[in-house]
Amino acid sequence: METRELRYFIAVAEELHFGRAAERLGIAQPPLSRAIQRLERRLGAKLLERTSRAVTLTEAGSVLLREGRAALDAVDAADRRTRRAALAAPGHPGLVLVTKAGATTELLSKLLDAYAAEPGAVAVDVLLCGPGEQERVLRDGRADVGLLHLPFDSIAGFDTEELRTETQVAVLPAGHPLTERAHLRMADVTALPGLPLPRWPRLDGTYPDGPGPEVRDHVQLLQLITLGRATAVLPESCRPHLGEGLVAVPVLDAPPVTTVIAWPPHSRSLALAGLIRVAVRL
Amino acid sequence: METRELRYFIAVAEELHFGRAAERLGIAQPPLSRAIQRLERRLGAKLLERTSRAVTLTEAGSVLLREGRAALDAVDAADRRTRRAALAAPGHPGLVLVTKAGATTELLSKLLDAYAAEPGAVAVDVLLCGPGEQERVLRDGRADVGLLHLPFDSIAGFDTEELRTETQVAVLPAGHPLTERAHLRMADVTALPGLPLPRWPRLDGTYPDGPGPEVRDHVQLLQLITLGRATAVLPESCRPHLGEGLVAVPVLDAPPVTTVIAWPPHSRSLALAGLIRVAVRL
DNA sequence: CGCGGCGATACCGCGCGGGTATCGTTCCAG
DNA sequence: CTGGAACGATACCCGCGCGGTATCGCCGCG
Repeated sequence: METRELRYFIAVAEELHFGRAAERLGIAQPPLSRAIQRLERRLGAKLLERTSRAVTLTEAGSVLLREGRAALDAVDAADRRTRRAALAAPGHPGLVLVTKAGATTELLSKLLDAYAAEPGAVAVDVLLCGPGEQERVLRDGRADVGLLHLPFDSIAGFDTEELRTETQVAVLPAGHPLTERAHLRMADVTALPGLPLPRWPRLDGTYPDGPGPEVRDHVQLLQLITLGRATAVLPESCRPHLGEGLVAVPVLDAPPVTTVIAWPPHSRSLALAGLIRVAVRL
Repeated sequence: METRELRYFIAVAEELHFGRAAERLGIAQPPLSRAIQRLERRLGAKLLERTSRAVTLTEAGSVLLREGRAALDAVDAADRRTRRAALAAPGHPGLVLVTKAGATTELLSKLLDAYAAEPGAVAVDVLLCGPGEQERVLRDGRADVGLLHLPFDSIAGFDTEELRTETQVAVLPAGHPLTERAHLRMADVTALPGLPLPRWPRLDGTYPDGPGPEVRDHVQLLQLITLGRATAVLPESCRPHLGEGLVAVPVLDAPPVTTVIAWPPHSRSLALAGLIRVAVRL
């Protein structure tokens, strides 16, 4: 199976429409039809059920969609990591670290400082991305190592080391009655009249339905809270970044947040090993 | 990057010799040379250092070798799992479970029986293979799920659930002086005069150097111990299989052995989920 | 019933993958 | 010092596969 065939199949499986898939791939429709037929013949498996009105995935087709995406990610990762290894000075391949935009910068900067002080440290690029994207970025080679946050991120398929665990706090506008309390419970926070929890974008950029305002990043979020339009439950390490007008109150029954350092299991370069060693010692 | 290019590069990187690599690939040497050149040009990376006497990997080349193997495994996995999904009756894709040949069959048969009794259970094929091969088999799609044994097997890159932990025992020929003891320590067992620990084959089929006899499987091993030519430290679940002439003595400081059920993190078919649920409940 | 949308088929050209022959370099034997 | 052997690169040729355009066959709908 060639990667081109995989890309073609995935395009069709996602669009469920040969014409649109061909357009997305930048080729004409007939070669695409033939490529899929050839792929089906070679695999000995019917991947798509087509009538002249609709295209649907078969059982085998949905298996190939899932497995094929993972395979393409792995191929892309090989490509990207090889290019990066070639760009860097010999013996000094740079590392790319990915973390959630807006997550605590304090742990990260401590890590980067400590690692930079190590003998033989290499340049570390930091890549910030939205929630849920990090796993993808780590899998397809855009990054070599990441800081993930359990239980929000999935660490399926990565090697990890736990770095630290922290409790969560409710962030409220100053002067709100609940700020008088020493601690809260989730039930106190989830249904505050006039102070809904915000809605974060899903992976495809759309927002779930609900009462809260749509937010894209933490700056937006904190501003909305200051304005008395929302509230949020965040890891306690956000405290130093809360400016005037924001108060944090511990939420006793919010799940603890664990920060882990994660990396693809087969990539064991010296530089990466060094960074991980420093992180664990922090 | 096409999978053919990857296969070609990996062959050369492993043989470090264009002629032999071409032979292995079943093509002539000149097209192989050209393919590698084109790959290097497209990646913008020098992968191999060649003189007319020797071929060596560059830094970027060894990155591509490592990442490329993982990528090819993922592509092969997509291929194999799609074929299997197509063969099975619709809605009932069979599962392939891999475990170490000679490992305890008792847990496995309990698992298979319990799962077969579930509503909606699908056929489960069992694949036995040598130590260390299971991870590969699980990664390249020959199996969907496996029983691995920590700390011997690596679970890097898989999702796992622990099934049970057991202590280890020394297996000795009946009548050996140590069989009088209620328990032993590793130091007692490792340096027994005339009773060396056996040598298992490595992944490439060769054996490490040492005094012990070469063994390929557990039948061989137990026979050698019965004959008074070797000893071994095994999980205590081996006890029911020890026939006449073999005695097991607990080894207090041997590392405990944990049996885990492991599966590739992105494969979440209904059938697999059912098997895992049954395993965890056992 | 005719039109439009969609996937399949027919046919064509060219570029790429693969083959054979040969070259250039380097090491080594005599 | 020199000729041969080993090895990767280059030159050149062929055929197939990939991609393109034109068109067909099927089906739902106005």
